[in-house]
Amino acid sequence: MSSLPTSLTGAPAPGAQDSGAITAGVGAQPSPSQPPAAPAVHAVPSPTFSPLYQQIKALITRSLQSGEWKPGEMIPSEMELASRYKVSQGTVRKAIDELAAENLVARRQGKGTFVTTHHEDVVKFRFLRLVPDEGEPHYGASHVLECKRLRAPAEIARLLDIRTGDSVVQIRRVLNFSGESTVLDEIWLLGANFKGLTAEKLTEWKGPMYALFEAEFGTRMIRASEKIRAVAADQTAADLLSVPVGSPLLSVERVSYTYGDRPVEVRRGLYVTTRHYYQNDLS
Amino acid sequence: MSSLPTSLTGAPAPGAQDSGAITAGVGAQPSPSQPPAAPAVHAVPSPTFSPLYQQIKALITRSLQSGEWKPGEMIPSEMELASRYKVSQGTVRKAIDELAAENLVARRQGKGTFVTTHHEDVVKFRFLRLVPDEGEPHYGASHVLECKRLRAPAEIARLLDIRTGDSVVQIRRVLNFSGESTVLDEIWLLGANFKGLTAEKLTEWKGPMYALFEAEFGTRMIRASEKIRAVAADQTAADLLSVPVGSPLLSVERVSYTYGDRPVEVRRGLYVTTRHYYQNDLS
DNA sequence: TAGTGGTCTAGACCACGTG
DNA sequence: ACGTGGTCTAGACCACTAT
Repeated sequence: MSSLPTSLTGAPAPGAQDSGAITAGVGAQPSPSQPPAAPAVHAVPSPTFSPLYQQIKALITRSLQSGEWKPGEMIPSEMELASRYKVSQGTVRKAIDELAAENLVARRQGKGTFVTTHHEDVVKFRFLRLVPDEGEPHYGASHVLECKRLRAPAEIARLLDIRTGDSVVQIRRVLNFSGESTVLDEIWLLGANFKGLTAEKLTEWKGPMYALFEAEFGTRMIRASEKIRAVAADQTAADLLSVPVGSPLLSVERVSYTYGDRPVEVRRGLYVTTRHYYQNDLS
Repeated sequence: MSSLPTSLTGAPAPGAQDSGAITAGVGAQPSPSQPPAAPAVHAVPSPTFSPLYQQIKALITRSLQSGEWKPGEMIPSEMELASRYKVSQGTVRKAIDELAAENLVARRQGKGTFVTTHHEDVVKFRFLRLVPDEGEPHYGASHVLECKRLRAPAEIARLLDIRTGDSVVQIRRVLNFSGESTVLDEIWLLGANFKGLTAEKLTEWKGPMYALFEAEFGTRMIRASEKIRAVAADQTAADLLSVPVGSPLLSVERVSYTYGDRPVEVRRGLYVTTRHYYQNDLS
């Protein structure tokens, strides 16, 4: 509750108006002059300038990241945030609108605004695009083959924006859908963020892996970028997925990012797409 | 344009809210005359509730669809629309916000709001996700193999939401990137929407196919849904793409929709992904 | 009944693009 | 200088949820 934001402005300059303590620059002076309750100042068109609501959004994001409000929890109401940051409710609303659009929070009328979590059904399938030809999408059973700590190879390091040789955790696993081995994953995680992750923990955990990461390691996957190709199964993949060598497989190379667009995971998946397909919507 | 018309609302009263009255309150015509400016008067607006801005959004969409404002053109300013629909500027703004989020229009500060078009670079690559390993994304050279009118097979008809045997246009083509045959497309279009489409027209056209459809046939692709698999090249595909039979290819089955979520195109593509990959972002 | 987000309005000023 | 979208504020009422 370190509220009292007072200013986070860098160089407030007295000037036109005040919208609060933030460094805005724009703004509006509503109506008659308001006796500034707080030493409010306003910025001159600063070289670096961002709309007030963007600054509020950044502040809220920071609190999300720091864990002040945890996944599943409700964040303060718009009114509360407005008074904390000394801006109008409408400005807070616009900030939250964007956060909701990015799926960082979810609004529920009559209840409040909640931090999204990978435990929710809605969120789960944002990162699992493999859909069965028949039946509903679901999470398969995970069989962990391996989970060990090692030094990052050059290419993984590059993707994770770390140095070659830095510590990473490698996981290999097979996903079973309806009794059929369908996905072979090879995963690299930032070593620093996943101290204490073991094959045992992965095996015991029921549910999406990202939910475990979020709950146990405080690392939340926000977005991911995938490169998809068709490849032929090599001997290893063929054995683990029970398909002939040379069978066409979907290769999905994913980099996942957490707050601040920092990459924390690289994942290479091989999907058997005879009874499943990868679903994508262009809009 | 004089605008005035088509009020769908009762008068927005300062003190009392009217949103409910609008949709439900059918008869709540403010009063005087309503010269039906647009062909869509909106007699019994709604069987169900819908926020005012959603109704405005629907009206704007209808004008987009009817061609009142064509791709590339500017739509009336927020103020104009506000006065035309007899709502506040803020309400129009919220309607346009959503249309912009759906990529139906694009706002440009200081200039106006414009109907998006498939001629724009930005839009082009929303529907072309194949990216070269090296170099910038670009549109390849299209080689049309075939373009003929025929009766829809059962499955295509189902996807297009028409009856088996209804008229469709079938196109087959190969896309060349840097001199290499990379994509083999088989396309079915709603016959009713594409009268007069010939192989010649397709061949003469330089640029994205969707831009031709938009300019010549008034059919705009708004969104699409894709199902992606890895498959083995059969003899035909192997010949046309110059790869060995059995090579892994990316199979992309797309259904494209125009206004009102009406399907107008089914497309089956086979991609060679040795020097290209399918790019996708999860968020 | 109280609290939360959702909608709507009204008016002010700012930044951008164009004459 | 003017018009357009962009930001900000303030206050009112509505709809949903929980107590």
